Amino acid sequence: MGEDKTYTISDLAREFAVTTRTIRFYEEKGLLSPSRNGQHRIFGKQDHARLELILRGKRAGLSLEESREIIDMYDPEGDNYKQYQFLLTKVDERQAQLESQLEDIKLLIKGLQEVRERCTRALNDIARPRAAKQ
Amino acid sequence: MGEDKTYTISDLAREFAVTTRTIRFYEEKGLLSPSRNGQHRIFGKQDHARLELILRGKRAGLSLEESREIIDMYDPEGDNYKQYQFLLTKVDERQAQLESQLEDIKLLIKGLQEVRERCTRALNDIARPRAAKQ
DNA sequence: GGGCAAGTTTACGTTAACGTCAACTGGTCA
DNA sequence: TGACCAGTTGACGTTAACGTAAACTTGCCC
Repeated sequence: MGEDKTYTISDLAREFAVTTRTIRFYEEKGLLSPSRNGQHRIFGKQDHARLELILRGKRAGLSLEESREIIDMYDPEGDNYKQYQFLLTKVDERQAQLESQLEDIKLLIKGLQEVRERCTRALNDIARPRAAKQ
Repeated sequence: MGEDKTYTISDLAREFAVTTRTIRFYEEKGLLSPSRNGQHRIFGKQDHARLELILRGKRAGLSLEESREIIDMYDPEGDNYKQYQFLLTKVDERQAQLESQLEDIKLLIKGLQEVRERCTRALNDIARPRAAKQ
């Protein structure tokens, strides 16, 4: 039951397709905090989860700082009323921002779909011109 | 009818809340191409539209290069069959990427909603503790 | 025990996307 | 005419997010 799965740095690098340099960099920035066996890093389940979130944030276009802010919401430090109250407003802010970003992406997709339509129409016109030469 | 609206650099800067430096930088990178009156820049409707797309792309987390690629799809240069064929596959690629990005954002939002629930539950527990001291 | 792979630290390099001067050029308005 | 804009070019500075290279340690295999 105490079999907490661990990972080496190259385990994680392979699984998430990043370089070991990247992982060390994330640690340097305080985004990951592996324990040590001698001088070798040992990553646990939490680091695994955090890395996943970081990369998801990256794909979503967030900076590391923004990702960190979100990730830190997952394991809050204090446990008093004000803390949670504050965290709630933070969550709301982030969520609002993400949703507006989501709208922007939807608009971009919509725009591309119009381009696509104009494009296929143009292809049709080439295939069978609307106004034949008579 | 020929009243093509134009903008000065600070018109655009104001409207889109960016600095003039940013706009010049975008021109330098070939994303905008204003005409000139002497040495002063004159921006037209197309530049206006392009700037809007650039900033939308930015908010969506795209790099300038990625935005440029998308924007360039709006006014294709060639007009032959292969061009459109190629453009169509490009559009598809971009769209797929944007949609996966959209999924990542949805996941982030979902995650935050869980945090929110844990958070409000914790707040409730503080207000009226589940296990009273007996 | 010699070499090899995997890991470590330190340090400098790089790219994107601007910010921040500095020095100059026209207009215009009192 | 002189002062004050808005605008221009040019150059260097800055931050984020790693890449890359060098020099070293450690465990393991033959």
